[in-house]
Amino acid sequence: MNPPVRVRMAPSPTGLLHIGSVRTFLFNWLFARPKGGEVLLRIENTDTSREVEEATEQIQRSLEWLGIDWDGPVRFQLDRMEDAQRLARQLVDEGKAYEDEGAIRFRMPDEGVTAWDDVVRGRVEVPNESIEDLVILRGDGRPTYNFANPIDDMLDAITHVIRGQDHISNTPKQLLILRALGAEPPVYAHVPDVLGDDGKKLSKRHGAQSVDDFRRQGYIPEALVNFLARLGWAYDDQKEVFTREELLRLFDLETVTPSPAVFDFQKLSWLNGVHLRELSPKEYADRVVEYIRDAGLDWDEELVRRAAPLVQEKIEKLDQFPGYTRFFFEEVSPAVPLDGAGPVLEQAEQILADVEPFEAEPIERELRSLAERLELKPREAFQPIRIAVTGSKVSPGLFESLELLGRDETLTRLATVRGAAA
RNA sequence: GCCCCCAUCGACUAGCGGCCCAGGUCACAGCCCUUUCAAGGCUGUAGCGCGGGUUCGAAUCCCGCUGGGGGCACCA
Repeated sequence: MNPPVRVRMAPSPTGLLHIGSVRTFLFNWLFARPKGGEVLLRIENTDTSREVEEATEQIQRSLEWLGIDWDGPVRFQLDRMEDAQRLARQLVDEGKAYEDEGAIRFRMPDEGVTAWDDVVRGRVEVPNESIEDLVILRGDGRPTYNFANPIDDMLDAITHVIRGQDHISNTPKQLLILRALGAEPPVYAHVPDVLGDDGKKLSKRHGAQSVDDFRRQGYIPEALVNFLARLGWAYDDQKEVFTREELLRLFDLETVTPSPAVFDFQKLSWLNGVHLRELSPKEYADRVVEYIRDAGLDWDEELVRRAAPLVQEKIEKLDQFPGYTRFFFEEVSPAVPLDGAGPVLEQAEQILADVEPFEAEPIERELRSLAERLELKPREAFQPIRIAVTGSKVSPGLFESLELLGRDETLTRLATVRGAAA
C-alpha cells in the first residue's frame, strides 16, 4: 500500500496570483491527485489585514478558474502562532535554541553536512558551517518564516513539499529544525523557476504575470494548464497537447527538469488556439460569451453565440473575437478604398436582393457565378463585398457572414458604399 | 566574500555510452491549399558553452573553467 500523500499550495497573499506560483501549485496538484492524495491551500500570511483577505479571495478565484482544487478550508500560517511559540520554548528548554536580545535563535550545528534527496535535483548537500543560527521567534513573539513553515508542514502532516527552487537554501534550515523537533521530514522537490525572455523572473513587464492578466488576454484554462505543465516537463519526444485528464494520468514529478524555463507567450498562444478549436461548438460559444461579458462589451448574447462558430478556427485568443466580429454588432465604414468596385457591388446587391433562401450556400453559388460572368477571380470579386459589408479586409467566411448579417443589413451596407465606390 | 542550483536549435524539450553527422513542438522562411484571415499539408534554416579526462566509443560518466540563477534578514 502506498502511504497517503498530502501536499500543500502555499501562496503569499501579496497581490494577484503569479503564474510562476500557479505552475508550482499545478505540479503539486498533478502529483497528488492521481494518487488519491490531499491538497491543502495554505496562505503564508504574517498579518491579517484587509489586503490579505482580498488577496486570499483572489487566489481562490484564480485557482477555481484554472480548475485546480484543494481540500478542506483555507489555512493560514498565523493560525499556528501559539504552536510556534510553544515549540520554540521547548527547543530552548532542550538547549537547542537560545535567547538573543529578546528573540530566540535556533542553534545550527558547526560541522558536518545537511543533505536530502530532492525529487527533481537528486542529492543536495549543504555544509552546516555555512548556516548561521537562525532567529525563529522575533522579539515580539511572532515566528519567522523558516520556523513557521516547517511547523505548519509538520502539524499538517505534509508528506511532500513541492515548491520553487528559491527555497532550496531554506531547506537545510527547515530540515534541521524538523529533526530537532523529532519530526519525520517530508520529501522535498524543488521545481525550477519560470523566467521571462530576458532570463529574469517573469514579471509584469513581460506582458502578463497574474492569472487574471492571462484571462483578460483571452487565454483559457485548458491551454494555460497544458502549457505550464510542459514548462520543465515532457512526457516523451512527441506529445505536446494534453488534456487535463491526460496530464493527471501521465505527469511525473520525477522527470521534471531541474533547469529554469523561459515562458514563451507565442507557444502559449498556439496552444490556446489548439484548445479553443478542440472545444465543442456549444462550449466554445459559452467561453466567448463569458469573455465578451467580462470584457465589458454589451453585445447581444444570442448574436454572439451565432457568430462564435464563424471564428472558432480563426482565432487563437479570445481577445481576437471582437476584432473579427464587431461588424455584426456595430455600424462599420470601409477602412479601405473601393476604387473601381462599383460594378461588382451593384450587381452583387441585385443578386443578394433575390437569393432564396438567404443562406451561405445559395449566396456563395450566386456570387461565384457573378464572378464568372464578370471574368473576375474569386478574390477580386469577393474582396470588395467583404470590405463593403464588414469594413475590413479580414473577416470570417464571407458567405456565412452575409447570412448571419441578414439580407436587409447586407443590402443597406452595400448600397451605402456603392455610391462612393463608383 | 561564502553557500547552493542550473547548462541540447531563438524558445519549450527528447536523449539517461553505441539506435544521434542529435528527434518533436513553437517561432521563422519557402511552397501547396484557399473568398480574406486562419486552419491544414509539405520542405527548409537553426543546437549538444569551453577545456581536460574515463572508454573501443560521450550530448550522455568524472573534473575544472566560463556563463546564468537563487540564497546568506527579528522578509516570505
